[in-house]
Amino acid sequence: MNLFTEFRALVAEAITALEAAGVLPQGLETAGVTVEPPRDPAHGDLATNAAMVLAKPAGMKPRDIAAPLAERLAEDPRIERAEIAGPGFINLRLAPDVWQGVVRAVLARGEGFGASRMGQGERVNIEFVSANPTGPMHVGHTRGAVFGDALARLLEFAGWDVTREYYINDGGTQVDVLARSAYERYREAHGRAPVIAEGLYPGDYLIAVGEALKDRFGDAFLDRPEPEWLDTIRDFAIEAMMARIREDLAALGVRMDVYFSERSLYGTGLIEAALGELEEKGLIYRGVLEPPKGKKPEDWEPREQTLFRSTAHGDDVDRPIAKSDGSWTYFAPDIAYHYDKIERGFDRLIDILGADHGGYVKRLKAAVAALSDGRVPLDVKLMQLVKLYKSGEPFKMSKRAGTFVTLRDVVDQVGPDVTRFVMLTRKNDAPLDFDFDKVLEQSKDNPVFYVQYAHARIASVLRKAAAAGIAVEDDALAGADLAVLDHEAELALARKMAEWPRQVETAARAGEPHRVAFYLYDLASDLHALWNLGNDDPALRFLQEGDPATSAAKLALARATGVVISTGLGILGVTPVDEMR
RNA sequence: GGUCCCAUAGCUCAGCUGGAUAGAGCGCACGCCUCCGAAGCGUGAGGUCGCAGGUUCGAAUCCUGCUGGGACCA
Repeated sequence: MNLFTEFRALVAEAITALEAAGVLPQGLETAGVTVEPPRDPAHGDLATNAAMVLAKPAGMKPRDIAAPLAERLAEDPRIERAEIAGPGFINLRLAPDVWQGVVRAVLARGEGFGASRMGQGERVNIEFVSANPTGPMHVGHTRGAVFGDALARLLEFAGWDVTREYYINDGGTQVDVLARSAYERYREAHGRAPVIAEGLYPGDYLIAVGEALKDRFGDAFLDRPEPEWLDTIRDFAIEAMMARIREDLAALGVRMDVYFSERSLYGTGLIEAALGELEEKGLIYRGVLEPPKGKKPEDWEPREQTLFRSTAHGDDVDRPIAKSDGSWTYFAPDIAYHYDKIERGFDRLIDILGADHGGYVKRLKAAVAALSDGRVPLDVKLMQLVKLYKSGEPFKMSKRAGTFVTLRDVVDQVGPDVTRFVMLTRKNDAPLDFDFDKVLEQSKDNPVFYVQYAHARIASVLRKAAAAGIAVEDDALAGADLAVLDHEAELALARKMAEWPRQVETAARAGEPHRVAFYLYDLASDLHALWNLGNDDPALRFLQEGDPATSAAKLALARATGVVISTGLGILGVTPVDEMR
């Protein structure tokens, strides 16, 4: 149930009727017609721009269209008033029972209220996190993980069939470095002094891996040349890192459907198949690239390479897929991986990458467009940095020295719910400040707290009602006579809830879960406002002593608000609380 | 040199893919608890939406060009 789409349909019907009646010319394009909540509540509950949009194609003045349209709309019993305003808006004032109906609908549908079929069951693959298996996840990964998971939940709620996927970069040279680093820790476990040479990973987290290697292999690899142990230790270390990454994700409440290994692309013909596909389309050739402008010419030597004609699909220059010595560039397995996703039948792909990979977007899109003949859209969401603070002071991190704040550090300190909510209070392409102290602050400038507090207040009043003998089950409350809910603050709360289905669709369309977080803040604000009005006016309290019927109606409103908050928090992956401690 | 992102109140940020008089929190000035949880609420002050053009009934939002900041470029 989405009021705005319902009334948009009503407006469209009215336009058709006016066309049939000869008031408007036939066959008008109504795609631009919107029905929206006006910014200013004084303009009514709903506003439509229909008259202005139709003015030009109809060859009429907006007001000449608005007048008969408003008259027709006013015939609907749900519409109390239809007024023409400004340059030709039609402002609709709805009858109170429409809003009361929203409350009832929320109670009837529960957390299904607001769910949409917009996605039409389309299969979408969301690839996110994909941290290299060379160490624990740091804060930057945390943001990507939270965002990707929330986007997945959001799209599921909006009717998509979502697969969450993690691409394990286990095919490059970094995992050899990991193996050598782990080997030194293995030697250390045997009482030798580890030699952490320049370029190896110095982090303490490998000490445990060294111990585990000792337990598993004894001294079998001690003082042996690298070729004898490299493969075994690499596999072991990757598995150990991935185990830790899985644990970290679980601690955040993030679940993956598929872990896809880069190495599974090698020696299996997958890369060759993907490139063969491009070759058939005539997009592969041998050639020499122009030197990049602005680079020093001394750094440049012309080399013949195998190139992908990505410029045919919007890229700025063609990209090498094999070097002059015949080995693959790092782009080749990425092409193959996306080819595999297309082959698995997804209708849509989403990649969530760090902002430092921005320069990679065009070639990925070119590859997907070429491989799918433009059928499968690829959206790339770039995640901006997280800046850490502690009481307003910047937190220093250095990956080189191995002193960086891990995902686990964050979750252990502030908990998964706070971590998730805070990370979702900013657009993905805007930098995020994360202050360890501020996110735990219990005040209204901490949105997590503010929203949770609203939910807790609702839970609290429902507990009191139940103790007073009022039936607070959803179906009992839905059966209450809601006509007593006629105060402006009560209707405002119901109106805000009516926006929820629309917010879901807007957020899903934009791929922006942060909109849910902001909506919840607004909804909580309306709840707090009404709650406080009860301080001055006892008639506005949710519990009306000695009047179970009125109490039930007001509690229905409160409970419905709690349901929507809980639903929204669920999309963000945050657990609602029933009491603050 | 090129590509992508960003620029909105003193500060931190929203702004529903083009709507009406641009919003919230913090900070500032007032006011509200013998009363369901005041961890909250209300009122007020505060703006050239970086600059200049363009598109149209209408632009913070779309297009072009600048300025400033960030990321990336075998």
